[in-house]
Amino acid sequence: MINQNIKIAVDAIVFGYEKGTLYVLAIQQRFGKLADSWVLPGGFILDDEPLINAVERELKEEAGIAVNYLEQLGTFGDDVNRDDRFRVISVAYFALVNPKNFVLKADTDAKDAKWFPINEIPKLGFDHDDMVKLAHQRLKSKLTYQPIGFDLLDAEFLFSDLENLYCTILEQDIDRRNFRKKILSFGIVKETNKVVKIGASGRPGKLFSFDKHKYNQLLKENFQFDIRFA
Amino acid sequence: MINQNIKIAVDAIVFGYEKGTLYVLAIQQRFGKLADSWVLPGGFILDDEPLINAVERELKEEAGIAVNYLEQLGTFGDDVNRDDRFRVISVAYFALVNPKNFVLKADTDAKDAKWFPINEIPKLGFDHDDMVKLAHQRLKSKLTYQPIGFDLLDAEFLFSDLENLYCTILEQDIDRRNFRKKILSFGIVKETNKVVKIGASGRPGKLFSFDKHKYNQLLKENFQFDIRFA
DNA sequence: TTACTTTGTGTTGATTTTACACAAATAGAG
DNA sequence: CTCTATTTGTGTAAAATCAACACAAAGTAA
Repeated sequence: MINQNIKIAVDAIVFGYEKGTLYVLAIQQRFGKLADSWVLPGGFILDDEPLINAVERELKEEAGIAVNYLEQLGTFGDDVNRDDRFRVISVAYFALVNPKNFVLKADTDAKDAKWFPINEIPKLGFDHDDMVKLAHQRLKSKLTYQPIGFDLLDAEFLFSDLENLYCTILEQDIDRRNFRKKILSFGIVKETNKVVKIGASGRPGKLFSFDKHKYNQLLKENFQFDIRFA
Repeated sequence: MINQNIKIAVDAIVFGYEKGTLYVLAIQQRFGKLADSWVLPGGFILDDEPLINAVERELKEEAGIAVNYLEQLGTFGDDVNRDDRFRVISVAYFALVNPKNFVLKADTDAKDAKWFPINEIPKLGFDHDDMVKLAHQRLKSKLTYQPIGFDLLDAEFLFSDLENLYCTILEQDIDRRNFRKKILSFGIVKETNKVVKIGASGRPGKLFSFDKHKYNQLLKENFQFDIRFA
């Protein structure tokens, strides 16, 4: 029978968005060679544990969160020495969450758990910088062809929130009128009849919500979400 | 230290295209419980072997081919019993090759290696049917936003070849004039000055070739390959 | 009441996409 | 040799989409 001496881990790149800033969740290690340094949440999987469960478990354990969106990003196993203790192959996951929904709480294993603005992430251990980079690209491109932005927002949001999210993450200006027109033309964002005022001044705005059911229906009819701007 | 009892394998979904048919490479097993049944090329990785090398090695060993295009597809590790001998997590790769470039030759491990038209693939072992399905989706969508079709064709091809490839794989009709116009507008397909006649009748056509260098240049200038039709 | 901020809305010109047909070059049949 | 069948090569016009752009309405703070 085959003999292998390789361990398998999962890691997660969790994105959060709040008030014009994109954040990534990192964990400060308590033990081991990398004690005190920051890494992505993750860890070894159990023998009888599906990969996806392992990620969800680690996120719960290390930071106390449950994400809105989770998908496999890619598997890092070309650099045989990415972990210098022994060979570890890591399956990286891409996740989205609304930071407001949770208070981060570091587990026993972790010294701390913290949101870092994407441009102020400290040097991470292992090859986790590469993972973040890849995940960031995925986020940017996916935002244009799948309605995943809503997983970063409250269930009900102002149109300006959605617009700012796109501006922030895609790092480009967007024409407010054209953006609203296009999003509404899809018919997957519904206007509630609530009107709220958030900031200190300015005209109150209507709240909107993402109609997931409608979106799923449209998918069956070959609908293609697609939002890009000059 | 962590103890795990999980093995890691790689598998490849290799697509080939010839004369209006899309093919997938499968291997007939010689040994083991699944002897005689068909599976995707692949196998266990070595302790000091990068994942990508493992795939290339297996493709060489089991079928005698080297592919034109290779990328990670995804990792299958949620079904703990996908292999009923013991737990195996498999990293699946997506590959493209021009079948003309190789004569398949089954290795010692394999009883046979064969191209199956995508619609006539026998029931494959393990969860390899799922892998093929996922890879097929990836192929279809990727064809529309990356110029990977060329990796399935000869270096020099008739415009009708390219067009038929798109029709075949995307399973839709394409307007010949609009297709040619759009492809040529990108400037990544160059017309050679060779004129050939392939079939038994009809006007001879010019040969074209994909200008990879030009494509890479354009990528730096934010060029986005994109070809879709009603 | 005035200044400031944010929401909400429509039109026009430019660009892109779609639909569509016939002539040129060749092979094969008669 | 001529007629038919087959494949390549090419342009235009209508329709749809995209891009650019400005001002009124509803609120707060001074």
